[in-house]
Amino acid sequence: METLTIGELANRAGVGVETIRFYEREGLIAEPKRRPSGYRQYPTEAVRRVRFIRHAKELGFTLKEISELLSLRVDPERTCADVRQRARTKIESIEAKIESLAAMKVALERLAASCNGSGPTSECPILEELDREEDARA
Amino acid sequence: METLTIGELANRAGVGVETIRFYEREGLIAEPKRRPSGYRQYPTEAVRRVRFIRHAKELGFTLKEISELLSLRVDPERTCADVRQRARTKIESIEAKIESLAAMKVALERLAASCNGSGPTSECPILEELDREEDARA
DNA sequence: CTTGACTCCGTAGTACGGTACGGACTCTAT
DNA sequence: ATAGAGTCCGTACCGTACTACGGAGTCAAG
Repeated sequence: METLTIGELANRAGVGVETIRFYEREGLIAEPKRRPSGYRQYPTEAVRRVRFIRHAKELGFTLKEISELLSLRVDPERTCADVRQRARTKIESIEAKIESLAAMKVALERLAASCNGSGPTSECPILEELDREEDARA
Repeated sequence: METLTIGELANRAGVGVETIRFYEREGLIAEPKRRPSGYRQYPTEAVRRVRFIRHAKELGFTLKEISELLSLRVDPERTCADVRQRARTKIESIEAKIESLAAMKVALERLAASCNGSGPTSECPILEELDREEDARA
């Protein structure tokens, strides 16, 4: 099976070599096999994992949350109900993110549209869209 | 018109007092009027602005990006085309985020569903869903 | 008119997520 | 055989986004 050096992995995944070593230290990627020289040997699937980490980070997940996401799987050690439960929780937080983003998008589209209209509009139209929840608090 | 102290603002927006001062220093919120004593006096709309910042951060925007979002408006100083252009760019990055999140959601739903099935499934099903773009690079 | 909570300011420290350095070793190509 | 690029490791440093501290002044309730 084809294997990659740390540099090849870093390149394909779009991060630096040092970042790979950092993720390894943090437990986000498994310690790979080594050649006799000590060089790390990665399977090609590792590229996926690193890319996933990168994407998830861009979406506002912390490395801790990402490692929780990555460790979610059907696993004889954990009950089905547990896996379901954890997945549900993550799905909900993802849905909330999607909704906030959709609201921002609407606000920006409204802004772009209002442009052709008349004079200066609201002070900052993007603010108009994003409250709703938690107005109860306070 | 009702005004708020920095503590009231922080409370209603769900952040700490020091965070408000920090955002002021960073130019994310305007310097407010002061009482003769020097105490800051905020209009109630400030709550919205701070909440927006908080939400946007949770969605993976940096403070720099957030300040760009906040300064987008129909403004006699800027041409209509410019505003449109900038809004378009932001909309695109938001759409990309939404798509990644939707893919993650699908992956997690598949995971939760596969649970009832038979034995352990793929090593890490969430990875199956999230590539597509950029496979060209490398 | 005091007392306790709040605010002022500047500066220092923290947590997270990398990023750089440097001296030694290894690999590949010529 | 050797040069040049890549890798090893530990440790130190960096930018971002807060968070805490401390000493002085302010405010509102009793």
